[in-house]
Amino acid sequence: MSGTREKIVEMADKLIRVKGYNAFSYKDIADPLEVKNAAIHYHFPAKSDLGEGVIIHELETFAVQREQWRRLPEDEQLDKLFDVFRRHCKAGNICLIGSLAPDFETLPEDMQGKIQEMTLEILEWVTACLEKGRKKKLFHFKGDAEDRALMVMSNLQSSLLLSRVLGPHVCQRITKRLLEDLR
Amino acid sequence: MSGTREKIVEMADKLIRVKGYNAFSYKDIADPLEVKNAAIHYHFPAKSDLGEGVIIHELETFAVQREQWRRLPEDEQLDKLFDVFRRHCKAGNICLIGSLAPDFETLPEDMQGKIQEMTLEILEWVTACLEKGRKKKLFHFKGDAEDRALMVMSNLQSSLLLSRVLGPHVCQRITKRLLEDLR
DNA sequence: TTTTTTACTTACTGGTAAGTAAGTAGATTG
DNA sequence: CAATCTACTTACTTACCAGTAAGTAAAAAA
Repeated sequence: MSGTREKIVEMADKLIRVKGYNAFSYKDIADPLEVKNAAIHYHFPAKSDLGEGVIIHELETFAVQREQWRRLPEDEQLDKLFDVFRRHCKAGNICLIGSLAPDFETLPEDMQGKIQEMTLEILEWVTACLEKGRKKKLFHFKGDAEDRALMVMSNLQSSLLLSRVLGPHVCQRITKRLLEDLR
Repeated sequence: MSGTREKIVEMADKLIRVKGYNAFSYKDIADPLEVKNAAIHYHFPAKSDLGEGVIIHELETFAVQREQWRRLPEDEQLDKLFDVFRRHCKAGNICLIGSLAPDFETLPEDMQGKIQEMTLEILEWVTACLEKGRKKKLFHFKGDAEDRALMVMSNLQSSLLLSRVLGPHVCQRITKRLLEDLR
């Protein structure tokens, strides 16, 4: 254990969020970490292995956060998720799904599967959160909870994409409006 | 006038929507059109010129459509816009902004400017449509019309991104829910 | 009819990308 | 203490990509 592997994943995560999967190269990771590109191939033989590594790391992080928020009321849990996106916006990042979905057709099957896994896991959590919150009268909305969860996810995702083009205030405005609509 | 230029733009548009700007190459256009890559460079010296060409073409198309919808009630105008996205979904495409926004930081300034132009033009139209529709009691929503327009755009954009990962039903569900919420 | 312009092709370059084979220093294990 | 394993480096290959310089056939302009 040397920590290099973790640094590579973190760097790749940042690069996917800033430049996109197809636009970053091993050199973009190797140079700042002061290792050779072969060091990355040692830990991740193919670029798609690195891509999967980033997704797996993201799912682990999300699992830890969910656990930390578990005892909060559902509206606060959702706001915690919104905070994750607000912080990404501040850092100039977009979300992993928002970055990888456009490249989806260019990716190998293994990675496509992992992206689907990640998306479904987040969708299930948001759906459950909205459903429980509605029962407690913390949320008020029409229709199916999963439909509403899809819309929440799509708004969060695109708030980061549009922020990149129009400026960071877009994320603030969308997340604020979104939470007010649900209460 | 030989039509080659238009075919190149159409092909590039499709490729940006399916593979992304950084993932397609001149060969992807040259081979199916049975021309050489230098023919593309003749019409578009740099790749970013081609990117700008695609955006300009999209804005022209949007202007024509707006004109055709002009006399319809605002809720039907908005549904016409939704139809454009539903058709793209069926064709396996994502929207231009959804494809270009993730790559934004890797693009030259000229292209970034054109993407901003396109985004603002669509945002202005949706905002005006919602505002006029609300006055006529065709739409009912809380808050600023521009905020609401941002959310409509973000939902449309991400409905295509999520459709790619989870399947085309996502676009149907989001657009249906979205229009019901506004009425 | 000569000249110029348009719309390309042919043939090439320089740079960068992912990926690999072989070697190595230091830690771990038997 | 010898053998093995871990975590790399060195040095290289193959492939592709955007972009260019020079040439050409046909059409339009003078």
